[in-house]
Amino acid sequence: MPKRDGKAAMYRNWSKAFRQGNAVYKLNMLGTAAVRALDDRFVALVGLDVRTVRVLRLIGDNPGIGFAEIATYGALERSLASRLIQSLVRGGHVERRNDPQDARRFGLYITETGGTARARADLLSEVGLELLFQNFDPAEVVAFTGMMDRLADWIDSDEFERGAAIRLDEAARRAETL
Amino acid sequence: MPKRDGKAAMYRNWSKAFRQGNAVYKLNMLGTAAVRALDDRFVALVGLDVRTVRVLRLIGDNPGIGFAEIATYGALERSLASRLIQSLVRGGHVERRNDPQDARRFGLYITETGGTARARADLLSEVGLELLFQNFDPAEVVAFTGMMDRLADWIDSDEFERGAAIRLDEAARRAETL
DNA sequence: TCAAATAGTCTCATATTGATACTATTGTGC
DNA sequence: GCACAATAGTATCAATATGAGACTATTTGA
Repeated sequence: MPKRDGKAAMYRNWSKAFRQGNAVYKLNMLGTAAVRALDDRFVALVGLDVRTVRVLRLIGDNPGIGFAEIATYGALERSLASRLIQSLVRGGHVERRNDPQDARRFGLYITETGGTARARADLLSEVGLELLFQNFDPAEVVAFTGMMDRLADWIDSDEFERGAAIRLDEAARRAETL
Repeated sequence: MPKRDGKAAMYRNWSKAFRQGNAVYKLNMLGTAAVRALDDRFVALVGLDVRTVRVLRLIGDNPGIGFAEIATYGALERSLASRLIQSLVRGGHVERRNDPQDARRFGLYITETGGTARARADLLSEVGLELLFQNFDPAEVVAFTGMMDRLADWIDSDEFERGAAIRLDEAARRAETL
């Protein structure tokens, strides 16, 4: 029996202060809250937390993917990526085969166990998403996710990085005089 | 001189895989990425990380606020809330006064030092937001944040909690047969 | 008046983290 | 074809972050 208490119950009524926050705060808070609402169930049902499930999906969608790509695409620190992959391998969700072209690297492939876990996770995710957006009409969901995509591309771009370096540092200098 | 390297440079090119993710993943990733882009500068300029700055703002906007409200509105675990408050007090950003009505509680008030830190943080945030949304027109920003507000209200509602309990657990049962 | 609830703190064991050093292999300039 | 840089990936380790829960002090309510 999954324990439906503690955690979830603890984090309530934060939304009263939410509206005062800025957009960065909101994004961050919402991301955290959404994951928090789902993570327990993922662990209970699939035996993996959402972050590990992401890696599993990455492997399922990109058979033969290696360590480095996982770290990059998942925006994971190298040590962390390595650990997550290892836990999937140890759990029998994923299998590694040596790359015949390049002896340094290996390719990752999802196993049957992993496939089942993923299918469960997908089902749970799907219901979670329906629930999350149940008060949005489809067009709104499309608009919302579209904006998130644009934001992601932007934040991950060189131009953003340059802009941050210039404008934030300039702002910092200005702020120092306060 | 703030070190503009390591961290930021490490997390690049994740957006290629971003589009495949679901909305929960996107929210979470975007929240993380946005904070990551700003946190270093906050620490360098203000001496506080973004999370602590949030607590500082909460206190600034609600003079006399106490520990419990901070934990609730900030969606912070009690130990954590306590520690963050203490660090602000120790840093001289915030001052605590006993509540004359209730000897168990204290009220928190921002100090001059805290006010300066906050002003700097606000300036930096403002520039950060401009940068983040520089490719959005104002109406889009309004729409986007409006949707985030709605989502926050929803996730934090009893109805959502009930819905999660029922629908996700039902989905979990269904998924077990996979 | 006594039990329960609330405000807030503190401790402690555990989990997470990232830096770093390391092996093995491949690619490159000369 | 040889040195040297770069890349894939692992392992270690110390530092930090974390949450559970026990604790004190006070207030509320039956």
